[in-house]
Amino acid sequence: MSQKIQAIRGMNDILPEQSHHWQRIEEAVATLAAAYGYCEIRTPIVEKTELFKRSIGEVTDIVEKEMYTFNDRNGDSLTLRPEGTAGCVRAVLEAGLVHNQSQRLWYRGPMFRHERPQQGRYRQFYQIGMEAFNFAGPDIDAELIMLTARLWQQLGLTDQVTLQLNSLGSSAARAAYREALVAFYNQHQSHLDADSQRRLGSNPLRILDSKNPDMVALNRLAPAFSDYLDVASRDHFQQLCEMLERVGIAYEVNPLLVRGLDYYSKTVFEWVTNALGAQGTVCAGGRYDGLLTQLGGRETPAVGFAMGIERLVLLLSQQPEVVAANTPHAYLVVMGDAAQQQGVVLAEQLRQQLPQLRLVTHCGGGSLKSQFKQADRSGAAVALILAAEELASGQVSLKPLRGTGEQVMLTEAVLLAKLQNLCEGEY
RNA sequence: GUGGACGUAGUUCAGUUGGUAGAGCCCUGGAUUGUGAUUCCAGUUGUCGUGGGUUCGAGUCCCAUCGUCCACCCCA
Repeated sequence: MSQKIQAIRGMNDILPEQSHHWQRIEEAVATLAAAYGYCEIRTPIVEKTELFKRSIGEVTDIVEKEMYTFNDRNGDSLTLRPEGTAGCVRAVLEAGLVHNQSQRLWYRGPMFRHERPQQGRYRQFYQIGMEAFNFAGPDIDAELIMLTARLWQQLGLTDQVTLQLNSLGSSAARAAYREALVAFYNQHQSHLDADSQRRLGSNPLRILDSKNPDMVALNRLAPAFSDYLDVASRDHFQQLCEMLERVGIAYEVNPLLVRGLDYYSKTVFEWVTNALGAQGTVCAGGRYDGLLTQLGGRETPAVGFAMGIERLVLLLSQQPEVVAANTPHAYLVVMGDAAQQQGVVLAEQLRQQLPQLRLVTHCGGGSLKSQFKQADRSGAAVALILAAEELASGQVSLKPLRGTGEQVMLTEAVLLAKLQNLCEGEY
């Protein structure tokens, strides 16, 4: 047992039992992205460490203790990407895609964070994200949220997720507020619990979210963000809310909603669920107008979000199973050497003429009984039979495996028509 | 990084105050020699996570280690 090589902790295989959920999500997103005019971008999994330090923030948990960082052979410090936005922005700047033009982009793929694994949290996990560049107004924020809402609708998850919204103000307003908070908490250092002490250095806004009663009391005395929120941001936020109301998307304003990554400003949002234990956030994002300049670009407004595919898959697998996709339409059973030879030809002809057909051919011989057993187990709707009798008459037998119906021997032309109906779900 | 629970056949699990292992599912074969899913019969499956220790003897007790799960933290 111990001699078997195991997968790395927190890095999971996606087995056939689960993969159809992944495909369903990825297909839905790809279609929706196109429907809203977003193009896919694919960037490397590894980037220079510096990129993440500069974009995510030096003192965030992610950068301080969760990155998979190593030295390349030439001494460069490289890092497995812990999130997708940094690489996307880097690529966009490098290729000049946002020079005097707007872009709507999306990406998907694995991300890596060295955290303790638990439900909905893994060391290699998959995100799908979308980013829009050079749109300054709230309309694009609304568009991204509407797109996600439509995705939940298509996946049947609408009832399980709720939308939380907040505004962090402009970078300047946020910075000013942050400073005021730090100053306030520094004056009350002795009253801070251990968590808050730590947050004071890393993410002071998070202290406001503390569950410790003593901290809650202290927080009541802390400076209020509303005193620092700039007029433009307030306006932006109000317009966003109006648009969402107009299209009937329910939301909840959560003043304590603070995203963990340093680069956010103005709009932030999260889709949360209570069906996943401690990992409630299924999709989250916001505006990061300042990031492109931080990374050496010219000033470029930007918004985006990312969703965790594993968490969506968890939600999907809690639902009653719909029809399992990818089950074969037909399973070809062959008896005898001649039939085996002919079966290969028949199967290829059918696939040639019916590209939609999912046909499994039996391989490996065995008794007819065992072949039928496997045909049944495959989930196929019908079995096709090729044996001595069929070969002699130049026909193929078709036996329904689900519901009622008699076995019949058919010419290839009739068989083709029947299988076509099967593909179209009209059998 | 911190805390708790748990690691027994492919899988889900049982294994009583310590006496070298079982069940369901799955799988394979059979019930008049070309027919599945139901029924019946038969059969295979394991260095009991790993390494030490206590003991005449450990799946069962102790220690260590690795791993899984859950929560804290953090986040998608």
